[in-house]
Amino acid sequence: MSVVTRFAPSPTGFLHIGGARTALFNWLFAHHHGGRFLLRIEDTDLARSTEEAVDAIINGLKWLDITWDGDAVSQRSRMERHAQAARRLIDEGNAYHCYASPEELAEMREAARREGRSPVYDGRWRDRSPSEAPAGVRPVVRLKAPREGDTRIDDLVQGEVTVANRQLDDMVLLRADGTPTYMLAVVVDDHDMDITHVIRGDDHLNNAFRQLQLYRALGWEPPLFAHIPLIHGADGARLSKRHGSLGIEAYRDQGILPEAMCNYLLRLGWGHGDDEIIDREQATSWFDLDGVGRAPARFDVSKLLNVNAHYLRACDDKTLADLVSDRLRRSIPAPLAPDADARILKGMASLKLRAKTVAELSEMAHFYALDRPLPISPEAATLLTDDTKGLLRDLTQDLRNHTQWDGPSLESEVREFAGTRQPKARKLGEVAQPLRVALTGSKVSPPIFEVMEILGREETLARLTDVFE
RNA sequence: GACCCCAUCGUCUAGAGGCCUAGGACACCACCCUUUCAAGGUGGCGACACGGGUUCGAAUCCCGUUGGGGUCGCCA
Repeated sequence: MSVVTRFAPSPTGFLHIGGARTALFNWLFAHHHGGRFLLRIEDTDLARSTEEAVDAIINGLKWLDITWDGDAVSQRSRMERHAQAARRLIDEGNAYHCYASPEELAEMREAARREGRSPVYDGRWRDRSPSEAPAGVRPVVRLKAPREGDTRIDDLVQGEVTVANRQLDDMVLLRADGTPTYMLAVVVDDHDMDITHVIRGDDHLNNAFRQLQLYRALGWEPPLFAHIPLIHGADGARLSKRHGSLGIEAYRDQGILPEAMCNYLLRLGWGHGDDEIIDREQATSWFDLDGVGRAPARFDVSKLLNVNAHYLRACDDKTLADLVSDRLRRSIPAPLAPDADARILKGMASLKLRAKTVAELSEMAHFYALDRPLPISPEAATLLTDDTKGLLRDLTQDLRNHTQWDGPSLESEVREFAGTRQPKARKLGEVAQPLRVALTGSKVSPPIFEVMEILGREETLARLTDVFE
């Protein structure tokens, strides 16, 4: 039997970190076993599901390169099939109509709580004759669940978990308006889609028992379950918007690379020895459920950033340069310098060693993209004194006679200038820092002689002249 | 409250009875390198929640305590 997994988000918001990891694990597991990975949108909650959320989820998955086989299935489109399954259960005596009012239900729960019992429905309509039905009340359909014994699941991550059936009540299958509940829909869809492994957050662990009962009532072979721990925020509490747990696209906007995000997510709750940097191919061959931990993991931005820095360094210059040029065009109101793209590309190799995100990279590439006159940051401007401006004037004069314009030759030229052509010998740093300020507008930049080479003779001289004139 | 799950450095984890005076990574600190910032290199700080068992021997097995998390909807 070939493996079939699925990711089944409800489109009530963006694709968040936890969902992305669940999707990744499902994808990896399916591909590891040469199986298929499906996508199903659980949009049965008509009130809360939105088209925007569907798009956000799909775009997020595409960005992460988590591809699904076949078309995404809309759960909503299958409502008739779900209802049909419920009707069959009624016909076979495994489900029944329940006319209990919301008030009755609330009372039941309250009473149970008072008496220290699990707050469950007491099954009062289980065996009553339909003739006793109150007039004018539309019933829900409930599963006639077993009342004795235990229900046990053999979870691939959590191990064997057992719960007493009296803790579980007769769950609602069809609402009073005839629409299917989540419990019914998931079971019917997973069965119809031939899902073999249900890998999902462990907030569903308790649902698994009820779903198992449903599978049995329907006479279907249940899938294998794997409930993975949830991701928590840095404070150990459940991840929420308050923690900056935004949609996955927010991380894209911050300049996280999708490969880095996947690598980070993979290592969150899963380990393979001491390995840290694991690409998709390697992950596919290594991934298995027994490597998944059982304790919730905390989301740690600094590690994400570190992994991202790694992927940034490994990424090819052209790809990054395009990303950066794009960002700069959007963030800088004035047109970029004519040579901006070429300079950014040439400078990328050393720029990318210094950044943790594409956003930072863009920040650092700023000075390559801008046209003259270059703005000088306030703290950098403090290095421009009468003394250093004089120094730069002399250096510029010197450089005008220098024709060979490459990093190494410029470096030896400037070293010589600093050491021997000044009234008193200067340390290289005394010249290099003001030079850096003049050429980049900042006290921090890639190696300054490399910058000179990339900027070119004319631009370098012009930027220098701007400073002391 | 009831039920279920979990528990190794601040964080992610390695560890499946002796290989553990507990390993790696991130973060942090120091030093080296150095024209700045990084990167890189070297070193440092730092954990088996607690208490009982079992065993010649326990981070690893069992029980309890504590702590954390999850679920208890005609939401998904």
